[in-house]
Amino acid sequence: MRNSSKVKPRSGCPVSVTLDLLGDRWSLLLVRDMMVRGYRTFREFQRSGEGIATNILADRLQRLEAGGIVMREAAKLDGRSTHYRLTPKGIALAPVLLEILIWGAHYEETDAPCGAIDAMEQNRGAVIAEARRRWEERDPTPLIPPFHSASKSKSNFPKGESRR
Amino acid sequence: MRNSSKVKPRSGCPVSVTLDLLGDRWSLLLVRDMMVRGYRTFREFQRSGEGIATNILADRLQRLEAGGIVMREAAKLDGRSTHYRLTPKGIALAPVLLEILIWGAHYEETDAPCGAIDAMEQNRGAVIAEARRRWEERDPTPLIPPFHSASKSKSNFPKGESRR
DNA sequence: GAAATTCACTTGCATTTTGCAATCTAAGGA
DNA sequence: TCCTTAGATTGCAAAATGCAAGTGAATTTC
Repeated sequence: MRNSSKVKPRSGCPVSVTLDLLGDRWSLLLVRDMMVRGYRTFREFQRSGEGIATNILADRLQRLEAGGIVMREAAKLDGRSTHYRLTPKGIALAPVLLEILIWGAHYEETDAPCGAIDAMEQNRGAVIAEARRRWEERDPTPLIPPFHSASKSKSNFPKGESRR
Repeated sequence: MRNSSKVKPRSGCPVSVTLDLLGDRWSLLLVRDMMVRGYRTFREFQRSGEGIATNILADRLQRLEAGGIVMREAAKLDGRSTHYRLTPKGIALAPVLLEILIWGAHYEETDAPCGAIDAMEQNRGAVIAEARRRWEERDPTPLIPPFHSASKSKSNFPKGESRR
């Protein structure tokens, strides 16, 4: 294997350990693609709009798999295609991703529509429950469509019920 | 400046934008050090136990400052020393860090005592409020002491009151 | 008040990780 | 059969990282 770094000599702090696994510019983006957009294949990740190189993509998928965050299964309908899917450990990243989303939308310039973000902030529990539901039912409908500068992007989760 | 990378050509997704700023192995660790451990000086970060190189540390502090997450102020008592402090934007990362901490403690092998993590999980709002209080009052007492394999590490936040 | 120490960096250099384009293999389709 | 598609791997240049050493200003020690 050419890439896939070796372990770093760091502390046992959960934050530190987590960053060893996910602390780079791509890994959490792939988790987002799977969790929020319903992407499953190499191709979909590749065309995700962020411009990841194929060697890096292959490496990250491998690392996520090695880290127990992602599992691969052969696609039934097409022998060439592999489906990547979050594991229970992977879907448990939903709260992390949601907080990142909320923070980013608040403090950075993004294409996210404020209304949708506010709604998610008010209904964290519902957003996470809906993400988990889609994962359980293998529902590939995007929870949140990709943000385009011009999109109306209606988000797709039910209202009501507060966090946890 | 030798380091401090240029902007990447990526999407306007809040997650993506956030990862451009914080998506590396060190940045969030420094935020953790400031928020949770009360560290303020270059030396403290350096001896934080994770073994960051001084050039990388200098670069990350600079980037965090450029990103509006950290501010620097001259230490009153010692003209050599600079104090780094989170900005409002920086302290707003508390929920992100907390979710990472909880996730890591659940799914990775860490030195975090399960009891303390469970307590934080049940009292997210209190943990975040306490972190914010310490920040406002410039109270450098660690909210959570560094995890050593052998430590009893009592965490330091009050119980009661649920999230938000 | 001279020398030693501390703090916050910076520099040089080797190693690792990225990014990019091209290529490869196996499966499917025409 | 030949062509296309999915999922990679390879080579190479560029950038980021890790490491040891050095710098200069402010403080402490003698």
